Amino acid sequence: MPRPGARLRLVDVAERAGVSLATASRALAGREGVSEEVADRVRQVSRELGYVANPYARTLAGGASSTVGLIVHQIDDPYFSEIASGVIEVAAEEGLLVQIAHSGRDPENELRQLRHLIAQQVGIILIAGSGYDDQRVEGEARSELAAFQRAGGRVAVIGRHALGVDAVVPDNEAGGRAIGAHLLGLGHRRIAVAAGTPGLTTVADRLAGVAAALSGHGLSLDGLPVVHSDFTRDGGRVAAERILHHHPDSTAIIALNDAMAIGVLSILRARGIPVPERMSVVGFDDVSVAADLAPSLTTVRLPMPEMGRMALTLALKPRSTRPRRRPTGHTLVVRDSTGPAPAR
Amino acid sequence: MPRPGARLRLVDVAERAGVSLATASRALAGREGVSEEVADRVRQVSRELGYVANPYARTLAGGASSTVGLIVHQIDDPYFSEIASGVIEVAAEEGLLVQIAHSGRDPENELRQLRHLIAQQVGIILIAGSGYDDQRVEGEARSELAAFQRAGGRVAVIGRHALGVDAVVPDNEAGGRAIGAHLLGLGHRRIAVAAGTPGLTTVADRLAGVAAALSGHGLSLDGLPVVHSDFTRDGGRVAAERILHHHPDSTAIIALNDAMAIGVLSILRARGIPVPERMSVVGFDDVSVAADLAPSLTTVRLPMPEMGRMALTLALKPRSTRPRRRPTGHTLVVRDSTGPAPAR
DNA sequence: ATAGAGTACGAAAGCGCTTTCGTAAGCGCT
DNA sequence: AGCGCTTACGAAAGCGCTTTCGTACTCTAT
Repeated sequence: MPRPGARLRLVDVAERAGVSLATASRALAGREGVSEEVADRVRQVSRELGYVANPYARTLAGGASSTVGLIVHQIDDPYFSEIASGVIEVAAEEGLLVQIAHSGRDPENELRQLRHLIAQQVGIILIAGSGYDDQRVEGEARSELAAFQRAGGRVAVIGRHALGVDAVVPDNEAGGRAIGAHLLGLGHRRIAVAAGTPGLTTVADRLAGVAAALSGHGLSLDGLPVVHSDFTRDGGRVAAERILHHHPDSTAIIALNDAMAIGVLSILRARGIPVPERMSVVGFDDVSVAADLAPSLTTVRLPMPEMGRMALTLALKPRSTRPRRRPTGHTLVVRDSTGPAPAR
Repeated sequence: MPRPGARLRLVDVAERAGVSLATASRALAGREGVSEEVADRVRQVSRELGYVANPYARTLAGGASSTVGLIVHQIDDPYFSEIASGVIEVAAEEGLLVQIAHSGRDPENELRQLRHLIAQQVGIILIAGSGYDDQRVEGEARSELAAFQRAGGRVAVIGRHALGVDAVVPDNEAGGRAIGAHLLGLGHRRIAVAAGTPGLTTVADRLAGVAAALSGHGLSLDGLPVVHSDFTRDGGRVAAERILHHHPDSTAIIALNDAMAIGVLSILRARGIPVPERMSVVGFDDVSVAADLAPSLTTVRLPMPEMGRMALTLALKPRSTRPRRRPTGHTLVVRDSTGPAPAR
């Protein structure tokens, strides 16, 4: 009989159902070796009593851990919080819990967080955010993840693809191309790029797309200002100031993510430079506030919540032999921050 | 000796240090009954080997669970993601893990998430977001939390104060007063309020502050339009449209949070109504993008990350007998979205 | 020297579950 | 009737830790 004031245990359910502990466990886990009749009875009793398994005991005993570890650069960056939102949604449906860890955009720290999550025995690991150029760190992360998978862990990454695991990746290059084409189509030729943290693969990919679009028009990135700072609003401000100072005749600024674009816009406003009349601005990601900026931001939409959902869904499905890759759609969303290049 | 390819266990550390399992446990937990010398040796070995305790085993054995459950309305709302960011920061310092659950602004669901977290044996529960007027739900949540605390759980809430537990609360009423005073000082008299979800205590408190400020000038909220929708950008849009339709002569709109203010601004922009020349707009919270909107938003700053940090710190400290309450500062940040009331 | 108190440590129980192993019952076959 | 095989279940081990209890040892007071 359930002890008063105590947590409901599996034995309590088993007793009520008139079966042994082992049978009850099997029945609730859906494992075979239990007759349909008995299994139904156990499930019924469990539901009636409102039984919830103790995840600690379950995991300790060797069952799969039901918690998902999600590593993001920084949760208060909308790009990541929107991804997290999708992950949490699926997790709630599946009865999983989501643990969030910050990597703070630092490869070393990301590795540390990863190891910590593994040590903490999470069952599924999701890593969101760009990969790094740093081969050593990526290599260590890769082997750490491989070991984790060998031990039965599930892994998926979001927005990167260099770790030898299942990945949900936007086509950053195609997005970059779309932006380049859009601006070129509007007559822009003196285009500057506010690029994010150097060393991030995302930066390289998006940049490559822009370069590809330019080369179609006989232009090259080499001749254009590409200012690296980092993927934040302040980074955007820094980049914008440098661009305005060294290349005041630019007619368009491509920010490699929306956070930077917001920073760029704020500098332009402060300087009284009208957007898009004198300067066009493009972002990347389409975080939800992008549509509500003034001027509203032209950007490449990535379905962040959907990416989060896909990643967890992917990780949940039995692993195939080779890493799977799920591309995500992307759409150039043209809003008010871009317009025809001003006449000379 | 550590088995190859296996997780490092406490016994491994104990053996290497030449002590028993019990002593090793005590040493690492900082419990007494171990000589300084032995304790140092154990800690030393533990560090060398890179030992991380298995949290499942630890919790199962009766130790305090090292995971923090954080319930937010919606993680992709900047207000909450900024709070979460603060919580995660402290958690990382303390070696705790943070589990995030969505309540989706629904009292019933919040209760469900709460129960789930408790069933999942988290050690600390943090609930962020407004309380609800619904007495039944609040009562159930309160008794659930009380039971959780009796069982040794730690609890703190952020931005609400009706659950009989430690709370980190902004002075919403004073914030409302500051807004009211600011607008009145600018000469506004026909002020409309875009209020959030009815039934949230936050809405009532902020509204009360505004009312208090008005009454000092012989005005009353009764005579003014207060439009309820919900605490989102879309909610702000709906409210703004209704205000413009029914009270086109308003000269200022108070949005009870920044998300709504962003929605309000987007409608005003779409209608070509200049801010602040024809209409002033105020928000509440000062989410980080507020400063970068155009026009930049006048709002009441709440230190969200700090609130998250305080809440976890509070929960971590030994409980006092009575619920503690930590007020958070708030500052009226005057930016470009408010200006003198237009002449009649 | 000896009793009593205190200190430092080890042995072992137990947290709630999963899983392995053992066994009884039921089946078809010779 | 006797054999092996399968199926449905229970007993018990064990996951890695914390904590209780017991014991050897040291110290102080008589």
